[in-house]
Amino acid sequence: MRIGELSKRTGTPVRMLRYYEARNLIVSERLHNGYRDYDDYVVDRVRQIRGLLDVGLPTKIIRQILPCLDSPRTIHMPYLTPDMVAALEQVRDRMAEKIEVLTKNHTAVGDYLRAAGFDAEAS
Amino acid sequence: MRIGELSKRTGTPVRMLRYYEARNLIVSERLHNGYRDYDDYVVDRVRQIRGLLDVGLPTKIIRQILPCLDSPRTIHMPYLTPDMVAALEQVRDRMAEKIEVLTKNHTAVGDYLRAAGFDAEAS
DNA sequence: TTTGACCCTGACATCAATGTCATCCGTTGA
DNA sequence: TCAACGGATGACATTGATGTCAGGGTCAAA
Repeated sequence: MRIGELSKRTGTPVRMLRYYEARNLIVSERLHNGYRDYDDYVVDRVRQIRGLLDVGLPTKIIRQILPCLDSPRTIHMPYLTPDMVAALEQVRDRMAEKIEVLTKNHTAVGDYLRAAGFDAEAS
Repeated sequence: MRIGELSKRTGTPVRMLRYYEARNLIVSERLHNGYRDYDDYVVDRVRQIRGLLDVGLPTKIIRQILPCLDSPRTIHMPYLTPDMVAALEQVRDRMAEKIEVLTKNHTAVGDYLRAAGFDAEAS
C-alpha cells in the first residue's frame, strides 16, 4: 500500500511515517514512480511504534526492541552480541519499572474517583 | 529543606525542581533570604512526578492527577466538577492502555531473550 | 574579610517528536 | 489538456523537557 493508506489505517500523519523511516523503524519499497510501497505487516509495526512512543520510549530504544517483535520470531534472530543482550535486558527491566509506576498510579486515580463517589465500577 | 538537598534526595537536577514549580507540580515556602524551603513530603512527590514523566505523561496531565496522590486522601478532595471527573477517567483509561502496551512488549522482549538462549530466568 | 558553596532569576541552547509549508512530479478523471 | 489529488523532498517552526551559563545575592568557615 502507499503512504496515504498506511496513514489512514494507522491514524498516523504521513509526516510521521516518513520520520519513522528516516529513523529506521520501518522500511518501504519504491514503486516505478518514487512512491513508497508498504507491506501489510507495516500497519501493525506502526501501531507498535506509536504505542511505544506514547509510553515514553525514544526511537533509539524502539529500534533496539523491534527485532523482538517480529512476527515469526524463529526466523531472523541473528548476531546477538553480548552488548545487544545487555541492552535488551536493560530495556526490559526499565519497562518493568514503568509498568509498576503506571499500575500504582492507575490504581490511585481509580481509588480517588471511587472515593469521590464517582465511577463506582470500571476497574 | 532547601533545593540542594531536595535535589540530592531525589536525584533530580535543581533546574528541574524549579521547572516543576513553575509548572505548578510542587510548591515551596521561602526563607528570610529568598531561598526555597520544601516540606518533607515533596521528596515523594518529586519522585512521583519523575516516574510519571518517564512514562510519557506531560506535566499538564500530571498536574491533574496529583490530587489523587495526596497522602491523606480523605482530606482535601474538594470541588470535583464533572469535567474534572471526566478528565481523570480519561487519564486513568489511557494509563490502562499504556500498561497493556508495556506489558505486551515487556513479555515480548523477555521471550526473545529466552528464545535466544540468554537470560533463562528473571521474569 | 575573603573565599567557596549554595541560592536566585533569566536568557539561551538542545534534543526529540511533531506540525507546517513550499515546490515539484505522477496519475487520473472531466 | 487541465484540475485535483496524492506523493516526494527539504526547510523551517514549535512544543516540552532539559542543559548550561551569566550576573548577582547569602552565609559560614578560614
